[in-house]
Amino acid sequence: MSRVGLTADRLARAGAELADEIGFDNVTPSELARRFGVKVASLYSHVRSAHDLRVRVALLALDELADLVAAGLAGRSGRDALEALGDVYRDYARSHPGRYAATRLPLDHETAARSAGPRHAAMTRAVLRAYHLSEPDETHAVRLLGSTFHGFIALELAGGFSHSSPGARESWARILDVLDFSLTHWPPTPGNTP
Amino acid sequence: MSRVGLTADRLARAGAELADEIGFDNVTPSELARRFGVKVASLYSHVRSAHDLRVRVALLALDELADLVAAGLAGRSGRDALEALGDVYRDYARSHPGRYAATRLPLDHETAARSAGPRHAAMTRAVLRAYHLSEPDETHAVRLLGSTFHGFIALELAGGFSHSSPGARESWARILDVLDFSLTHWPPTPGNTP
DNA sequence: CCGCGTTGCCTAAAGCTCTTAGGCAAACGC
DNA sequence: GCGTTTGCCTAAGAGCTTTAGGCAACGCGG
Repeated sequence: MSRVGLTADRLARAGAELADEIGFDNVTPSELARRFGVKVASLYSHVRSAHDLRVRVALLALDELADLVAAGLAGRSGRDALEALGDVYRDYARSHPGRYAATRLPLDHETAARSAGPRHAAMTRAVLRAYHLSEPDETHAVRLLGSTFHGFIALELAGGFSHSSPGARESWARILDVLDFSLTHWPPTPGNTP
Repeated sequence: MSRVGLTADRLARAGAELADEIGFDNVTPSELARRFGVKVASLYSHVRSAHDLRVRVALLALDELADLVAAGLAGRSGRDALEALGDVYRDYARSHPGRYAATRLPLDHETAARSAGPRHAAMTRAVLRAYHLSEPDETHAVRLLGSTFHGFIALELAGGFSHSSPGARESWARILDVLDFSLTHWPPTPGNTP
C-alpha cells in the first residue's frame, strides 16, 4: 500500500471542503477517511479526535475569513468600509456555508486567543473608528454589528428568507443603511423624557 | 414489568428538559430512554426517528415561546412593546438554552407552516405597526429585528460576551435603544448624495 | 369476575459511529 | 544497502440509530 501523505493540515483543508459540501456537522473522521481512501483509524495519528478535527477546520476558516476581511477593507473607510465588512461576511457565508458554520464553533479560551478571532474584533473596531463613538459605546457598536451580521446570515442560510419577497439582498442593503444611520446618529442613553 | 406510560408528547416534553440540561444536540433516543428507565427500541413506537423527536421538541419550544411573547406584549405598544419582545426572546434563551436552540432547527415547509413560526412573525409585525413603516420597509424591519435579536442571543449563549466589560446586559439595552431609534427615524433609501 | 384483544415495552440483531492498541512495511537518513 | 522512523493497517470495544418480532400487562365486553 502506498502512503497517501496525510497531515493535520491536509485533513483540516479537506475537512473545510467537506463542510461546504455536506455541512460542518457532518465533518467526521469517517467521512474524511472515505475521501482519502484510507481507514478511519489512520487519521488518529494526525488528529486527536473528531472534535480536534473540527477545531482545526474552525481555525482555518477564521483565518481565511480574516484575510478576506482585511482585503475587503483595504483603502475603505466610513460607510464604504461598513458595507465591505458586512458583504465579506455574507458572501463568505453564502459561498462557503460549512466553513462559515465552522467559525461559530465555540473554542476554549486558549484556542480562541490563538485564533484569528481577535483580528476580526480589531478590524470591526477599525471600521467603527470613523464613526467617532466614545468608549463604552464603541464596544456596544461592535456587538451590534456582530449580532446583526451573524443573525442575518444565520436566518438567510437557514432558508428563512427564501421564497418570500422582497429578496434577502434588498433587506441586506436596507439593514446596512440602517446600521450606517445608527452609527452616524448614535442615540444618547435615554434619560427622563420631558 | 410495569408500563411507564410513554407518549409522543411526554417524550417531547422530557426532550425539552433534557435539551436545557445537556444541549439540544444531545437530545437523543438513547439518552431519553435512560431517563425513562426504558429500552431504546421502545421509543420507536411513539416517535419515528431521532429527527422526529427533535422536531417535536422544536414545535413545543416554538409554541411555548410564542405564548410567552403574546403574554409579554399584552397591553404594550411602541418602544415598550419592542423591549418586551426582545426581552422575552433573550430571557427565554438564557433560562432555556436547549429549548431556544430547538427553535432554530430547520423545519420542512409543511411542518414550519403548522408550527408557531407564523405566530411569531405576526407578533413582530404587530410590534412594528406602531412605527408606521410602509410596506417593503416593514418587511425589512421584521428581518432587522429577527437578525439582531437572534444574533445577539447566539453570541451571548456562545459565551462571546463573558468576562468582558461592559456586561451583555448593558449592550442589550443600548441595542434596544438603537433599534427603537432606527425604527422611529427609519432612513430613506439613499439616493445620490450631492 | 373473567377472558380477549390491543398495545406497550421487551429481546435480538444489523449497521453505523468514534476511539485505542499493536503490527507491518514503506520511506528516509546515513 | 541498512536501520530507524513513522504512516497506514488490522483488530477490537463501546455507543448510537433503527427494524423485526415476541410476551405480557392493561382495559373492555360479557
